[in-house]
Amino acid sequence: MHTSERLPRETARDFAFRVLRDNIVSLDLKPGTLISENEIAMEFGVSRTPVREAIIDLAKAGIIEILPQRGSYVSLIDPSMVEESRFVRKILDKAVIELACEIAPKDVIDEIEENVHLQEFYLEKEDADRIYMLDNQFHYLIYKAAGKETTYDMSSTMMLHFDRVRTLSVETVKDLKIVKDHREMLEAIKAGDKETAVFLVEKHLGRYKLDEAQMKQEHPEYFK
Amino acid sequence: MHTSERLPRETARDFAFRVLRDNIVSLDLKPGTLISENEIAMEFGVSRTPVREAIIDLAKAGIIEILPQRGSYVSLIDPSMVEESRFVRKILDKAVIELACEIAPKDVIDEIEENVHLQEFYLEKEDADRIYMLDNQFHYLIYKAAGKETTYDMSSTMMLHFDRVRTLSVETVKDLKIVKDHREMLEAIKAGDKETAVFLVEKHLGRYKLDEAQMKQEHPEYFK
DNA sequence: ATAGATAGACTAGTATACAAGTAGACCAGC
DNA sequence: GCTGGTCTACTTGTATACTAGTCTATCTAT
Repeated sequence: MHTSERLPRETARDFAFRVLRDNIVSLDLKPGTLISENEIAMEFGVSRTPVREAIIDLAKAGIIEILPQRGSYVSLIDPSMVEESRFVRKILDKAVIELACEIAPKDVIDEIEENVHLQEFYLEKEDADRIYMLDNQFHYLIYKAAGKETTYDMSSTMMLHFDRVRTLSVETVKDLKIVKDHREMLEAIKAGDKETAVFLVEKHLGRYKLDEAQMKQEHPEYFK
Repeated sequence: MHTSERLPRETARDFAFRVLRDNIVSLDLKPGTLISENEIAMEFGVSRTPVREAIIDLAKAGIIEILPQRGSYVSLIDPSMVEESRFVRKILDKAVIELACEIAPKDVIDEIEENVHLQEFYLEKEDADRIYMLDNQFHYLIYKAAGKETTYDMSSTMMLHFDRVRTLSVETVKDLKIVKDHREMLEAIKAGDKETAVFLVEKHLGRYKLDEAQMKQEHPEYFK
């Protein structure tokens, strides 16, 4: 497992949650892996309590399964959950970008502008990690532009299922097309062009071609 | 606070979560109330740990605010959160009922049928609590009919904001119109009539006229 | 009288101890 | 060889102890 430094005012619980989540989404912790509260606590240098609280959160999100008195496991990838999270994301993204076209305030548009600019910058440098971060931030900013930050937060836990298979996807975030989509969405929002914006979201999400059959063939042990 | 019995195989944490949530949504625990982990633990007959875990969950949902080393409070009603949860609900409900029109399996339709029948039954008896439960279950069943149970679960935490002001609303769940809406939605699903179904959802959610100004006047101390 | 220091009683965050239950290794008896 | 019981070493669930920070009331010094 790839650990990390504890941030300045980060509580032990938030720290444990963040590191565990990142490792699960990035597949450093493989689906089906047994995780021990004690072991993780030792590894992270904190006690069981905050680790346990983090694990409970992740279990509520459905990417960890807790079996009382037996153990906790990283959930196997459940295609129906992936599909469902994608369903929610598509619905919400479309509604939110439509709203953003109407009411996006100038300062948030500026933020998005900077974000897309950086994506283009790091695309040249082929810095995949950086772009992955910027990609996530981009989507957050769209929600912010529509005044629906909480909606983003709520849905983000469910999106972990989707994020995890994105990691498996052949279509990487480094792809030129992805960044181009973002640029076009930004322009649509600035122009207040709802129809185009919604169309772009649809197209964009369609890009993450999640070839379930192929993924299952390559990593049968990851799937339910 | 109105407590309750611990269910058969319910963990202390789930028990604490359920009772706290119900008391907050029903406004038995008034917005702004200071809640003490120790006090609640004593009252519920469990230790601080499960109570604390429940409180953290509710804080993540945004209906409790934790101020480290100071105290935890039942959040004041935040109109923007109410609006946002309503926004999400409307969007999801419409998409889900549309899907239900397409793929609702026979057995789930039967369940909905029974549910609506019971609503009509208890409407005569004016059993508001029963109908409130059935109302919630009805909406869950629509999601189930569309195969989106997890989506329901995920959104339900956010809906707590909406549910809480529903308690304040003059328009009660006992209203004949509400039950009639449900009956009509069921018929639309059975007929596979998407347009009507979506229209009904829109109309239905519009019924919970949340007259913010009036509520604020009656209970100014509840609002942010 | 007033401003500041201080002590105590709270809080949540974290650590640790204990309880209850599971799974698997091991061994006895057949 | 196989079956069944038992013991051990784990697991999570819960309880309790400790840490560190905040607020308030009181007391002191000016």
